[in-house]
Amino acid sequence: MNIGAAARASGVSAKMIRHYESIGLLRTGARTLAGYRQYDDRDVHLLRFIRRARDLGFPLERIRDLLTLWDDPDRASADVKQLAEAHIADLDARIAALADMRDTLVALARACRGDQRPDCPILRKLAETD
Amino acid sequence: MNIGAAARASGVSAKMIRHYESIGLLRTGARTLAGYRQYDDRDVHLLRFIRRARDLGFPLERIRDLLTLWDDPDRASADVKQLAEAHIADLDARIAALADMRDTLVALARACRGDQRPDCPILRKLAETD
DNA sequence: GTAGACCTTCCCATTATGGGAAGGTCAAGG
DNA sequence: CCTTGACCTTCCCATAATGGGAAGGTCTAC
Repeated sequence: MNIGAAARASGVSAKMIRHYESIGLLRTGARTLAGYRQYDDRDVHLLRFIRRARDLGFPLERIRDLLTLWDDPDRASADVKQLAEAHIADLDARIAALADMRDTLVALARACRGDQRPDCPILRKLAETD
Repeated sequence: MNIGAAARASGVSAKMIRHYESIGLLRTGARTLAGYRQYDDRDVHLLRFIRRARDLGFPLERIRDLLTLWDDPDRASADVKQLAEAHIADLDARIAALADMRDTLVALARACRGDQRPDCPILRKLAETD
């Protein structure tokens, strides 16, 4: 299977497959005589794993850890859970930060008449001298 | 006022002040004979405006628009409100995306025993063949 | 006059992803 | 056999916002 077929099968772009290889997330695999990368079903399986972890927001460095655990038949599920919970905490922090921005902005927008006049609490707040 | 003093007064790092100047968000201002950038209270006011907008998550390109409106005594508050609401929609989308990840991950983590055994629904889900 | 705090510009790194150029390969069809 | 189109290769660049750090000039207080 060439890289394009692996990309279609896994949902990971060819660009990203090469990138993952370059940062050592994927092993440097077989090549044809012409230098074309070759992939098999296990590679596609691995790429799907990475894609799903990305879909859950795991950064590539965490995915590296997840892959190590996935590969290890003697892993403790506690280790996997710990990675997941650390990531949940990270997501929670980011959600909270965005929600704070959102709430502030919603309050300001609600107070803004939104008409033809220039007076606007949003700009007033941003320009506040405090 | 040198850049360091303006940075302290505005809460924007000297690095960022230079950057904002380089992308044209700030005018290229006065310099001393030695080439030191000089700032006054209006500059600090402007920098604070930018910082507050950044604190609300506005990207610099939106802040550029906000500054234009701020500068315009004939602006319509509707234009400001529209920028704010577009940004709220953006924040909402990001929050929703993160919350989806979070919820999925929380459900998986809850189902994981987190003990010494290798079996783990989190990894199983990521590895799913579907 | 020198030390220490500041300033300047320039380059590099981050995170994950894509665009695009220049050039080689391969399969199908005339 | 040769061409065409789809595919592959590597390499460089860009994104958004921020910071680190080097090499070198400036200023102030002692």
